[in-house]
Amino acid sequence: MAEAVAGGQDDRTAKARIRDSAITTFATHGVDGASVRLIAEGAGVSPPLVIHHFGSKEALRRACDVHVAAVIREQKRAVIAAGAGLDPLAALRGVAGGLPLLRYLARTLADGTEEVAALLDDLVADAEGYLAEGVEAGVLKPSAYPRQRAAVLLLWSLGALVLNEHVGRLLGADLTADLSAPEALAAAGAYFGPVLELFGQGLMDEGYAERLREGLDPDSAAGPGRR
Amino acid sequence: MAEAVAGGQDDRTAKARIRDSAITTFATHGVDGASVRLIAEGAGVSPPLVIHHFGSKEALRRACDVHVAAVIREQKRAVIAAGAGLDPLAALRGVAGGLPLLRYLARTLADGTEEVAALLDDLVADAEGYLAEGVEAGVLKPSAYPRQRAAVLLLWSLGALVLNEHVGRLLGADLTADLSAPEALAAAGAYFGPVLELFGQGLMDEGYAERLREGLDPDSAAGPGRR
DNA sequence: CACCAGGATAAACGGCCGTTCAGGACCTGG
DNA sequence: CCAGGTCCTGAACGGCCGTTTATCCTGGTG
Repeated sequence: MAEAVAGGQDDRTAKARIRDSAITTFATHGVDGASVRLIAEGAGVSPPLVIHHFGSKEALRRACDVHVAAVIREQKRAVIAAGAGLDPLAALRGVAGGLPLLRYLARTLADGTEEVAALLDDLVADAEGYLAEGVEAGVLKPSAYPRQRAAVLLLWSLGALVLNEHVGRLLGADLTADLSAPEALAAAGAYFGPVLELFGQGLMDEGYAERLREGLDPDSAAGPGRR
Repeated sequence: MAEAVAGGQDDRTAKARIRDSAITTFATHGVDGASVRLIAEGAGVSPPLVIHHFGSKEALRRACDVHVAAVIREQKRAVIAAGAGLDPLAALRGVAGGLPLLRYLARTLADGTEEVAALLDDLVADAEGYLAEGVEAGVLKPSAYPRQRAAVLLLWSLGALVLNEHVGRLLGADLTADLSAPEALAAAGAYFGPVLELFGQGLMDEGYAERLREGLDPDSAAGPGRR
């Protein structure tokens, strides 16, 4: 049933055109707002052909999830081979045609389908590996909760992506832009600058953070931000 | 089918019941997925009454935005009077009836209506104030970009809220739970623990972070993760 | 040639949607 | 008693939705 996604050369077939149109249309209008007729128009085909090739709109959406996850995994492998970075989404930026996938991901991450959940689990596992390497190399600090720290960092990264519109309004940065363009990279610095500052020096005095962390114990009922 | 939310007494006016039902229904099914008929059923009224009181579904959604923003602003004032914390959402947790608002916010933050955008701008300004106070008190470290740092911290916080489902799967914590319950607070520690560790000690060696920050300059094209 | 498998389409169907319409119950003041 | 408002409802309308049906076109195979 699954054709070879990795080949990618025959993106001229109607089925691939429909899938790509669906990804961008879902990203633009949301899954509910993107009608089959709109997707078909974007692919230059008739609405019934969409159903003919994918069975239903829901199945088409699942196919998009699978495709996006496959591309991300493939690109991640390529990036790993070239030397990994910290940004788990670097794999998609700058890749030809990767930006619509990034926007699709931003739009559908909150819905939580099975496929993107599995993808996130993978990304967390990868991130934990990167972080361990960084710790071993001495550039990253060790953690008492390595897996949870990897998850938190990934969730922050993806959360900012989901809220990209607000990132743009508040900071002027577009996280779904191609960062190989110098001006886009400079704009993204309004986000990555403070992030790297936080990553470097932290936010709080360590003793203060430690005291807050002890407050998470249930016996002491002083959670963060309570009287 | 009349259903009883917390409280039991439906002495609220029908308009308020419709608005509250809309908030929870929007939060559960999404704005597109929540039909007027479903909202009306949740409020124990007929569908036309929803339109009669609010004019249209879109106007009802705007009324929900306004109401949520008003409640958050009001609760924030109360929390400030009692001594502010760092968590910008602490205002909503533990407040009677605040949890549905939190879930509504998580569901609609990504859509970016005018009202929630204005609310976010307010929250950033407040956060900047809190951070400045913390710096002055010596518990927080100063920043070269105070406003941007406040925005980043708020975006991380809200991003985790939007991805609450993934937070639950990856860490077992529910950020939309009432953290005054000890077990919920303990579970939330799986998120807040690593967060406070990151806030305390940072993530990277400071020199390494500084070098990465310099890499944001356009001339040096070494973004994180290149081919 | 006949044949037919499959890509592609126009037309149409049933269903749910947001909304409108035409009133019914119920109070309040005369 | 009636008049007039307010709150509320059942029925219905038009429209868009995802999907089905029936049909055409095209090219490869015997």
